[in-house]
Amino acid sequence: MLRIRYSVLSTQYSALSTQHSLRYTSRSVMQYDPRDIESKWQQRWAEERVAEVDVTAPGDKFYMLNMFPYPSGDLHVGHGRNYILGDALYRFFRMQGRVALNPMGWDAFGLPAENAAIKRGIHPREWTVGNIGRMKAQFKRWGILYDWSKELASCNPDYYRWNQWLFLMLYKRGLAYRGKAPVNWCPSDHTVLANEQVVDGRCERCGSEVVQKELEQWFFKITDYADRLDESLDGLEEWPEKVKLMQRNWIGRSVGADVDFEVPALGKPLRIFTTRPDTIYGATFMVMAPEHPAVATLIADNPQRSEIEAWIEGVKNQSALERQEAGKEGRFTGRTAINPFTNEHIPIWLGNFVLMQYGTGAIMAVPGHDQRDFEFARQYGLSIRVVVTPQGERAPAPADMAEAFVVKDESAVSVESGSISGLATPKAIEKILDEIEQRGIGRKMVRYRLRDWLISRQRYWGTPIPIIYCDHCGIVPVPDSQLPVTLPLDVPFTGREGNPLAKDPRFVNTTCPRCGAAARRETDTMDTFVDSSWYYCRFITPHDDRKIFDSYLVNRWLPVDQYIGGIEHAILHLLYARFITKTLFDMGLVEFEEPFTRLFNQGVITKEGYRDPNDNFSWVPLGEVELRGGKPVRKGSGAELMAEVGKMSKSRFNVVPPDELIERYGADTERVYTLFIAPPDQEAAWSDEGVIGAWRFLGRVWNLGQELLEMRNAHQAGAATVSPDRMIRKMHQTIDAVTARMHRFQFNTVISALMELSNSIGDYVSAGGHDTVRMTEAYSTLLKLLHPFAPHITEEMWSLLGNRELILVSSWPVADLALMQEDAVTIAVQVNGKLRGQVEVPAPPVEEAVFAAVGSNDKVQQWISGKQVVKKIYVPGKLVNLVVK
RNA sequence: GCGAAAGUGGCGGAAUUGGCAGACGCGCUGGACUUAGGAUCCAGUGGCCCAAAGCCGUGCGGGUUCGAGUCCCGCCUUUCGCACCA
Repeated sequence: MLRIRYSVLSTQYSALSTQHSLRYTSRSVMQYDPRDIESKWQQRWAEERVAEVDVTAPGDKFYMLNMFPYPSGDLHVGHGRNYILGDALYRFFRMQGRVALNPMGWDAFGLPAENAAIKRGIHPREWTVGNIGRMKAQFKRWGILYDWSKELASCNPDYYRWNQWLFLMLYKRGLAYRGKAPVNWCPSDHTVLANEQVVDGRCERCGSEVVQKELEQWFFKITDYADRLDESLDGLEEWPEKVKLMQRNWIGRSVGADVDFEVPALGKPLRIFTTRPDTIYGATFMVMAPEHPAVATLIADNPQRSEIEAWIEGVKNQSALERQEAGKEGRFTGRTAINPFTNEHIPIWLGNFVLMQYGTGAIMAVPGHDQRDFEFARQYGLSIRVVVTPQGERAPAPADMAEAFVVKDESAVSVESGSISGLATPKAIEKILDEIEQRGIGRKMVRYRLRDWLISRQRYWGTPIPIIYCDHCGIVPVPDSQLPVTLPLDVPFTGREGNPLAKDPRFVNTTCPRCGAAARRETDTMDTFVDSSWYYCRFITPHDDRKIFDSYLVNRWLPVDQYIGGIEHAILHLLYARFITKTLFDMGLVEFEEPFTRLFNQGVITKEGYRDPNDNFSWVPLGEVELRGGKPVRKGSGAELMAEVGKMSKSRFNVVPPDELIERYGADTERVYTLFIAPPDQEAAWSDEGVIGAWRFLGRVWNLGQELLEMRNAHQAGAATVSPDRMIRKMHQTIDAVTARMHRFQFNTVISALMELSNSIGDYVSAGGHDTVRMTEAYSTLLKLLHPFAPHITEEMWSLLGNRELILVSSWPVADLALMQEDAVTIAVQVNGKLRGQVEVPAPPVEEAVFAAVGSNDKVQQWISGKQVVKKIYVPGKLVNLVVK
């Protein structure tokens, strides 16, 4: 409700008030001001190159990796979550004694850079480099440690030449091929558009109607790896189930059969794929995709041929979405096929709902049991037959059916199906498959939804595909010695007429490496997912100009121990990376088949934005929002606004930039708040007031340290009046809890545990405790445990305590189990399951002592007096439940 | 339509194997220090009730159990993914 207050008024209060520090200056204690502290430690970490790893040095390696980002420009606090989380883990594993590698690079090719060039006349390279500089500075301001000596950017020739090398390796192994594929084509811009660039069937940029066009494109044959990609998901035990499921669905493995149907008019059979061969007695017609190669022959003599052809053309020009929205449509070819089991002549139709890309592009239609076939049959008056029913049930009459009779029950049985009649579905499938194979008309078949990976992009800002077209020799790969094929930098960006590369004769014209004749270069560039499918290997030896990577070292450092990134990459990036890793394995370059041992997807950070119902529900900039009576209204018009929580984006005006926040509270506060806000895999709503909690916590940690230093200087003598045992016990309990939770990514509860420890030390001090040795022990432990989250303040206090080494290189504390034990245990006492009292017994709790205490507890006795205790339940160390009648 | 996940105070969230629901923090209320407070510190804060005692309380309805936020069955809601894949 008051959420916009901070943004609206922040300039007025952005400076830390000088009065604020009065309380402490009067006691000559330093006030916590993160500004100087943070830049000081960032500088020291950089100077000492603390994050640089010698990959040949021995040690227990830990490869930690955040998905390398696209350098789009400024980062907001939502992006920060991802990197802060990674940095916290990195520091933790390091303090635990691992040799931790945490590299960073840039997924630097891609469309936005090119669009910026067209719009603003800046070269994509210049735009990209500028953004990289800003993002790098932002990472440093957040206190994030990366091994910058291993930085790489995919747009540099020394990186993308290995993309080209990899392409050629795949080409040699038959895994890169050229084929025709339908693409979204904008006729006025003369360019191919990605699906996201097509809005309501029109070009996002110029508004022209997009058409489907068949173009020659390069593909990677990922389908060859479909079964391996599916099967080895099982071994990825430390991946989120959700991601594995998404990948599984995407691969879409299904087991069925290919069956040939004789077509007299064709002179050869029509092959179909079905997952339910047991329903073949119910196949009353066939449907082919309009693009099916046999269509021309089938309709050659059809009197309606020209009408059918026009219809086919129309369907081909539709986008996938339009095609689906059109509903089911078809045309009769005029020909029939013979159902190999019923021996009936069944009509062959063309249907817009049958896809050429899946299976064989033709189906046997079983309208009795498939909803799609049913709808088609009803629409065109085709016959329907029921051949499977649940055990003991009668089949419905086709005329009465409102929908297909889909029976998934395994105990369902086949009916009116010849030799398989009476068999339960699994048996029926088995038997019919045997018959199909014996008769030689088909066989068991596994098929995948996964399609080959189309890597061609008709774009400038990407890796040139290293291929040359020669009139004499055909397709000729660029020889290794001529790599890299570099992008010419001085090309004009008009935004029209497609790829600037194709317009540049210096780039296009070359000579054939085989025969020396004049030849043309391929002008398509690679999908940027190629760049990101192997970069994690390159980080080990990023500057090697003789090979893609060093197999020995890569085998030592990979697979990546912890990979962190957004769920948006659950399918494509991770699938492509897994695929490329398997090809590298097959080439003998690596010894592992899966690149990422443990995967973590952080949740997005959301924030409310405001819409104006009187202005078409458009988003309102924060500067135009004010609060009246607790309700957001638009300045000027006074219109009441609707708050809507969503992902941070410029168009919603709900982005929180970190600069202002860091200036006011420091990066440590942002880091602590970001990890405290919610479990890291969960969506979290950013709240400007919530930040205060983290700020106060760090302020208390600071002040505790100052008090400790003061106490040490004062050399307070005299007998201790308060025992530090409680504090020390809390310290050991905290070490134990925090360590376990760090491994489980429960950062929000780690921070709450640290707040409790800090409060416990505070309690000791305010009770008059002044044992500086024990306090130093507890406080230093707090600093170490807090270091992954608040690295700057902890380094500062650590050094003020007199430590010369960085806290980063100190070792993670270890809990003493004996010192964790409480002297007394509180046991809850229930009567008939309701809490009626508590008793305290000395630790460790002994059952007899507990019941003795219960017996002398007045409150509990009141509840059981006059009643008979029929059962006593004791949960050791926790609870007693008395069951009474 | 299919698949998955999640529903706990005013808010973010906590609660190893079923065992004291609401840790920690925000906000709010009261107080302290103050010319001032949107700084800092202290106390309180699930609901009903003046208070205590007590009762109620983890989306809804059942069930298992001495005992259910947690397990089982049936609903509802929200979010995400896939979506003519034969």
